[in-house]
Amino acid sequence: MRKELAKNYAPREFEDRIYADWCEKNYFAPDPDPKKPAYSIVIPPPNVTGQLHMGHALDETLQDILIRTKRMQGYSTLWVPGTDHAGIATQIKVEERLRVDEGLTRYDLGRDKFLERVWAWKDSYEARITGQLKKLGASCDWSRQRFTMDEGCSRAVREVFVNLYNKGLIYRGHRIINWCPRCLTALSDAEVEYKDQPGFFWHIKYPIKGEDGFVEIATTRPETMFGDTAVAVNPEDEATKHLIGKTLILPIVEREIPVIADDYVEIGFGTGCVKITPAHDPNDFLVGQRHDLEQIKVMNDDATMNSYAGKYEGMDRYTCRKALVKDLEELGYLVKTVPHDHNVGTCYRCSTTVEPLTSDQWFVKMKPLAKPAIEAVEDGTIGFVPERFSKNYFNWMNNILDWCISRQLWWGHRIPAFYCDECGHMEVSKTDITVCPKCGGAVRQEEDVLDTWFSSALWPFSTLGWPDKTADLERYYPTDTLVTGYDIITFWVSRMIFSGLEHMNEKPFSKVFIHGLVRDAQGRKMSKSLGNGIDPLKVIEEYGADALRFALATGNAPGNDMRFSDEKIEAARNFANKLWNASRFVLMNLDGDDSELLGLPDEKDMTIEDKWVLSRFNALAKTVNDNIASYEVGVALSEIYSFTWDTFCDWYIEMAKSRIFDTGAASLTAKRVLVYVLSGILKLLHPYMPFITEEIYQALPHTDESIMISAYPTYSDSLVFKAEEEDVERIITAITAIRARRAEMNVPPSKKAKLYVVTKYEDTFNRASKILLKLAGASEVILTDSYDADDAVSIATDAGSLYIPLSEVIDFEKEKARLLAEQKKNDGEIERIEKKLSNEGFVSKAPAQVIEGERAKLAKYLEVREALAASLKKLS
RNA sequence: GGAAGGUUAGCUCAGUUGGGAGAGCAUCUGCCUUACAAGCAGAGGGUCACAGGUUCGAGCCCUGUACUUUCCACCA
Repeated sequence: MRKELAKNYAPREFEDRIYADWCEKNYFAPDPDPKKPAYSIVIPPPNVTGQLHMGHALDETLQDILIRTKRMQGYSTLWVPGTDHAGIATQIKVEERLRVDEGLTRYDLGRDKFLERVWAWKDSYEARITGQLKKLGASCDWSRQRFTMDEGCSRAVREVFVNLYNKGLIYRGHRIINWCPRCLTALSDAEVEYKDQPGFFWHIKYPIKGEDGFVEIATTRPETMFGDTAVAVNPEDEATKHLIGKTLILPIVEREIPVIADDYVEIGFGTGCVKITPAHDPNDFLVGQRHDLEQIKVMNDDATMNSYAGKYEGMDRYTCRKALVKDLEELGYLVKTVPHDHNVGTCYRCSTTVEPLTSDQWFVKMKPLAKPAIEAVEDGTIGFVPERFSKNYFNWMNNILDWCISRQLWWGHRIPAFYCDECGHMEVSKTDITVCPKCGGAVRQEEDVLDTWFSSALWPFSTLGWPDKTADLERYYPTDTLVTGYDIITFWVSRMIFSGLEHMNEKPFSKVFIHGLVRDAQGRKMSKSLGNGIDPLKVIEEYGADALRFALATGNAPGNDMRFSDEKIEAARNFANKLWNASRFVLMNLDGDDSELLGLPDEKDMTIEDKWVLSRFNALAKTVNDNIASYEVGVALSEIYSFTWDTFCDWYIEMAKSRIFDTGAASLTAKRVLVYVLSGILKLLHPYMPFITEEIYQALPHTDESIMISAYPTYSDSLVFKAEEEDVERIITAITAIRARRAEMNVPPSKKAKLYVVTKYEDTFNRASKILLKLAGASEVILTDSYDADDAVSIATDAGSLYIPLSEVIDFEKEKARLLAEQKKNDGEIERIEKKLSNEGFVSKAPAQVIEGERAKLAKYLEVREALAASLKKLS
């Protein structure tokens, strides 16, 4: 007796065990065989800020599907796992815990002690994430696991920083940047999220010096007026050009500022006069540079007002705004207040409104790096799937500004710049230095750290050992597919592309496979604040990892968002259960040695349904391979699904039952086909549902030690049985029609009846008689040249006319009406196709294949017409 | 302001060089048929957002309109 599977599908019973077994056998490590082609993926490293969410589960499922497929297709596959230190995000989390648990700030601990805490946090969350990936079944090579701040990645970061600096592509500058007053750090443009917020235009009078008049300006941020160093008008604007050169007196502050001319001011918008605050607005900053204006910073780093704000010093910017507006109004400077919605930049990590302000920061010069990166996508060296996302990419890259890479944080790669206080020299160095190479004085390292994305940008090669020339780098770089969401194309994908091209002289990957977001059942983004996030681990616990993977991989096209719902996961679990039970059925009917059951039977022993299912399976293998190759993993999966459920379970197994319950040669043939096709399904399905397929594979007669190292099924010319496919399709048509008629007439399934068949496919019906007995409620199948008795339900199909003597249930008038209706419908189809075929335009221009298809359809309808005529004749 | 996507059955979505629309769930009917009720067998249900155009032929290609989502930019 063979090993029995449990009655119900219970993934918890075997998933962990199987994963441990794979690890033990070291299947995840790439095959060192040099003859195998390489295929590699680097994981988009999850942030060590927390645990994995559904988006990660989708991302990693897709990667695992690709990797497992390629592994089975004979590639030497490497999937590099790892995590990202996620500078700001992680620091915020640790600070928050520190505050809640101990009432401390990072300053209370000091830099070193604080970083110890963050490292401890990292260790614990990295372990958690790793555990989750394993639960999901990810077949990444754990011996190569990396972290963006590990020793190797840190070396890569320094190497890159110094190289770029030496090439003049990294510079330090006093520029206007986005400042988060909550995180107390600079942010890059990409890290600012704009949100619509209701606000106001405050129209304020700026008196003209030496005149009675005033200039009216409108502002959404009155508190920045303490930093105004000019008012600009457009030199072409007739309404305001007379003001140029005059001096204004800033209300309350009583400071004098000039009216300048600059075409940045749009004619006809607002009052035509713009206050210029170079230290607090990016556009004003540029105007200020053009006119050599003073930059006056009026806020502290935490967005409280500084001494330039006079009596408002120490107030928060919004408190100050309120007080200032009130004072302006009382003093008669406020003309009016107009409600105005505007976009406000916020920190992408903490949602605090960012304050543009001037500051000393480090930048990467982007234009020279962007050029080859744009070309690589233009010329197809790197391709996006779906293609349309390349437009996103071009849009970003073509308009790119210099990248602000310094962050005033503690958690991250500290910038390798060393300042000498003695001689003022600055040294950028790959290794730490303590003395100034110029004067020998003591140096101190730059306090700032690098933007998290600076190290993520190097991920495809830093993880393979760069800057060393490693064997991994040689074999697996460039990587093949990068799988990620469209939301980080700008943050990450674009930066990896220019970094790879710059430092490796070679693209980092060939394809960028983009997926969408996982939303909740209502289509909302999953988020902490909404509390609508679904924990993948809970889903795995309840339904199994395979069901989760199935639910994520199916029914959704590349790049599109998907909704995750109970329905979906239940459908996935039900499919797993179906496969489980079908396998159980096959197993409980197997006897004999594996050697007897393995391999295909001789063709001469096969029945038409054997050849039919093998031919259909062969076609499935082709479809699945083709679709996965074009990243249509969802399409491939639904093909497997419908083959498994419909073709294999609902038809083939039912057809095979008539033989397998017997003994002898016919039974053995059926069993061998069952084992062959079921194993094939398991293999095709394995990349999607690794656990259940392995569990069943191990119970079946099998040749490979594990399904995950078995060969992926491929299309074979020798398994095409066209004629038998048609034969069986006819039988299926007949059975379906019989069942439908019986159901319509409320014939209980238990009531068997004779089946008379008038057909020109006598041989087919003869060969399928056992199947008809089993599946069509027939007590006997009688082939006859004509059927004349008038006591039967008649069924017209393109396979012939079928008659079931069931006089007691027949209402002959109804029967006649039904047949007439059917005839009318059928004649309509015939007319439609004949019209089409007699259309000269169609016949001369349509491809031969299409015309042939129409002719075949017509032939079928004509068969039905004949059968209908026979049935009607009998009734009248 | 610029760009991309979506609009297909009651719901969620597929639909891959244009050749008479599919799935899951839901609904209705009948079944515990010895693998599976997480199941089986049937059935109903769609002017493919709207209006034009190209074509022998359009859910698919082109133009426009409406509604909707997202991304980018941002005028004080």
